[in-house]
Amino acid sequence: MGKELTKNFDFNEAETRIYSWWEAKGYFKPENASEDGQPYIISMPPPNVTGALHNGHAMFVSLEDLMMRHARMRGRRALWVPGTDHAGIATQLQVEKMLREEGTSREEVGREEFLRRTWAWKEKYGGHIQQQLRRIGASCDWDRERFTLDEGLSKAVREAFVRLWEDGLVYKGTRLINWSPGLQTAVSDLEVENVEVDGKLYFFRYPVDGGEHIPVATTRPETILGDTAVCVHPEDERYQHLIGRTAYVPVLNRAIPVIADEYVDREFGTGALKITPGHDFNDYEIGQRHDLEIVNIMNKDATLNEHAGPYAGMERFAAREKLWQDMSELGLTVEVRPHRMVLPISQRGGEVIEPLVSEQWFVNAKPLADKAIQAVRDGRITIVPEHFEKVYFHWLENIQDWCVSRQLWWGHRIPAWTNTDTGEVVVAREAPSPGTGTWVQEEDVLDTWFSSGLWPFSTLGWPDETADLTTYYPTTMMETGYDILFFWVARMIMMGLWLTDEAPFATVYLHGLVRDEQGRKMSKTLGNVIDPLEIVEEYGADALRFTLLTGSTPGNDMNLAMSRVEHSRNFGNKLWQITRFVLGNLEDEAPIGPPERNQLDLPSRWIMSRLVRLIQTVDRLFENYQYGEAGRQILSFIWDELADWYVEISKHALYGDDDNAKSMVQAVLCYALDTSLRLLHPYMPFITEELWQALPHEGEALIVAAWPQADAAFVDDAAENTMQVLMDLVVGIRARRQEYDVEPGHRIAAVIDTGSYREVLLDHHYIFARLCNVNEVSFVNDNGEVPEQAATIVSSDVTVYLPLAAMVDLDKERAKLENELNNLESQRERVTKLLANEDFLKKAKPEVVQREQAKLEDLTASIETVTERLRTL
RNA sequence: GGGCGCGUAGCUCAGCUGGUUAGAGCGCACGGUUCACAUCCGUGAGGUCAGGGGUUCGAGUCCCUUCGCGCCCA
Repeated sequence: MGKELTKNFDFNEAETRIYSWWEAKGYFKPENASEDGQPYIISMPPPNVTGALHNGHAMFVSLEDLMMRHARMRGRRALWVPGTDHAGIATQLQVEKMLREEGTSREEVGREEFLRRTWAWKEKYGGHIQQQLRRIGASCDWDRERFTLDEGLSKAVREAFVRLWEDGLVYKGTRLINWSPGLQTAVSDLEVENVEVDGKLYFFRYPVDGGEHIPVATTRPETILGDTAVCVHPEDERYQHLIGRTAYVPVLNRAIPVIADEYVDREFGTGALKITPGHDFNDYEIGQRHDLEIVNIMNKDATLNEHAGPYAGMERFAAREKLWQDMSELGLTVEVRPHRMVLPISQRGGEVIEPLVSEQWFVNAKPLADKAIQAVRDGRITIVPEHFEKVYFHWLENIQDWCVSRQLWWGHRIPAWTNTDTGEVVVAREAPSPGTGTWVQEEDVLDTWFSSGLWPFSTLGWPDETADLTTYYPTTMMETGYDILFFWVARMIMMGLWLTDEAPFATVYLHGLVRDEQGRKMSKTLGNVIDPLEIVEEYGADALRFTLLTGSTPGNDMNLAMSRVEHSRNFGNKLWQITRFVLGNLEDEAPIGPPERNQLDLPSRWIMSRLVRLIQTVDRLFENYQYGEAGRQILSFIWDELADWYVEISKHALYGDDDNAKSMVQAVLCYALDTSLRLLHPYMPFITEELWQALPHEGEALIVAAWPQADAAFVDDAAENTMQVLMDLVVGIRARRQEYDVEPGHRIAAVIDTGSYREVLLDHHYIFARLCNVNEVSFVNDNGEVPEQAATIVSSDVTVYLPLAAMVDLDKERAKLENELNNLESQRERVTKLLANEDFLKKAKPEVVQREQAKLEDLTASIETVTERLRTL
């Protein structure tokens, strides 16, 4: 006898209790598996150390935990490495905000103190997210937790940087980069969002020697001050005569050349372009081609500098206004038109990015990208869903050098030192020895994504040849959101291939964004953020996980509807109630393992067959990463078949006095339930563990129990077909009862013409009593009487008559049956046509043809039965 | 401008390699307190699978095209 269960599952109590128990037992550790288990490894995408759990985290935990638990149950040495990311900009902003509130600033307290404060902040708030990941069931190996700024990972960063330097892929150079005036740092191309806005296009006249003018249009008038050329199309007749002449920068009167370049679009604006190589990426290119001077007019805080003449010191947008006004007074302006344009916006800070010439560190990404492209092309890495491979290739094929230096303090300081006497620059794993002169380390830190790019191997000990690295690298699965395919996934592949000579993982699985019910992105400003922890409190972690897993498909965004969460919780309750029922009907001797096959009755053969098919289906879907569909199939089996039919039918044996039948049904119930719990465990780990512990079981815990094996011997087509006939009859009887307003509690009788199902119905007519309150059954074959005043239900060649006497409206019956007959006949017509089609018989798969033939037989039988009944009415 | 995805019931979504008369949840209508479950049970209404064309014995599923929505890259 199993243990008693409370009326409902108290998930708030149980989920934390069970998690602590698993963790204490060491089940999350790969060492728990047998030595010969094949390793299965996921590196968890490290959340920002300062972050709070959001639905994106909930999504990746649900998916990755599902993958881990599945692998673990299949006996693999499953390792899930957790960790957090120092998130340079995000964290620094938080601490700076705190300092501001204290009335000080990072500059005031200095670098050392600032870092001390940031570490303190990290210690204080850093642990939150880990607790939240635990709350939703993440079965990762916390003993192997890493932080990107840990000593080990910092060593990996230094090693990677130095190696890339030694390979000639890292260089320091003065180039045009994306500058974030708000954050006061360079950012990479990826950290710039191009946003379409309604702006203005300013038309003005560029003075040329000899008193002539060229009409020019610009969206950023203040950059006029940094112009070093005016450019026209070489074949543009309007401006041919001006090429080679001298133009004068308005207000400053600086002389610049008029040049020709095919880049110019003659249709856009006026067809003449002002060239500002110091503040525009396209102009920079043209400048390089024509060997133009670069004038930088801007300070790092986006005020103008001394090269802007009278505008020096003004903020960029104020200078724009003022210059335009001054130009207007000089008669140089023409007009300002509304203009749809694209603005570069800082992903983090939100302000307009300024292209600025500056000295930075770069990674030459092309050679890295080539390897990364190759690895996906030749199948060493598979991306799921496949269509993201195109996106991946496109980005890597057009990759630009990666600006990796950041003018921040919170991060990995670049391992480069400059000799203050000689100016010599050394990039090395350690600081140069003091004996060789005075060396100053580079002030800048590395882009956070540089360290994340090493994540799959740095977390395992690289560059040291640790046991973990040898055993668990390369990893198996990289599961993350498609929004960081370039930021992170592509870079891990590039770095992994270059530094370890291995693809860091075999498969990339990308999930979509979690949106609100109307499909809008969740944002604080919209106020539509659904906090996953609130869901967990109200509905349980299992419900949240099941909803996320079954409501999404790979690579597609999902709209989170609370009604689905509620349904998932209800499903958990259903499972709970089934188990309560089973436990309440067990004897002292508890059955374990599959039931004896040759002793099964029809319903048991049916449910076992359905169960085995479910395992097969789930296995097939898991192979193809179709976790959502697999979850829905499991639910459907448990709820629509096991609970709604088998449990109801089993009551006959359980409440009867045939001991053999009773123990057979008990064995089937236990086995079906046990198997269901195993299949469902990766989706709903908590409730399944709790229930499994309550049921008779062998082994310590469900989390480490074996994944079900499909025993094909239980597949039983005949049982499935026969049960289908019985189920159709039950549904038909229920419908007719309602139609005729028969009280649900009112027991009625039925007369059955058994057709070819005589034996089956003799043995199983109790099902009608159980499921549709028909407790008195007689057979036409025995007394030969067909009741006149009766409602009729037909399935295959079985007819059930419900002699409802005065209640039955014979006209209505006739209409009903005629309708059904029409329906059947139209179906038969379709099938007959299909089977008469030579092409179909020749080309369709044999099993499809067979199925249609069987269907035709069934339809014909039903049509005969219905026709016969109509004749007698 | 280039690329990708989506459009299926009132709403939120499934539909895997093409194969029964397209499914689920919520909502809606009607009916239910019997010892697993009202976080429930039963019955039912509701869809020209965005439009058009094509391939095929067979198309929600594959191809082309139009329209609408969204995203990425430039």
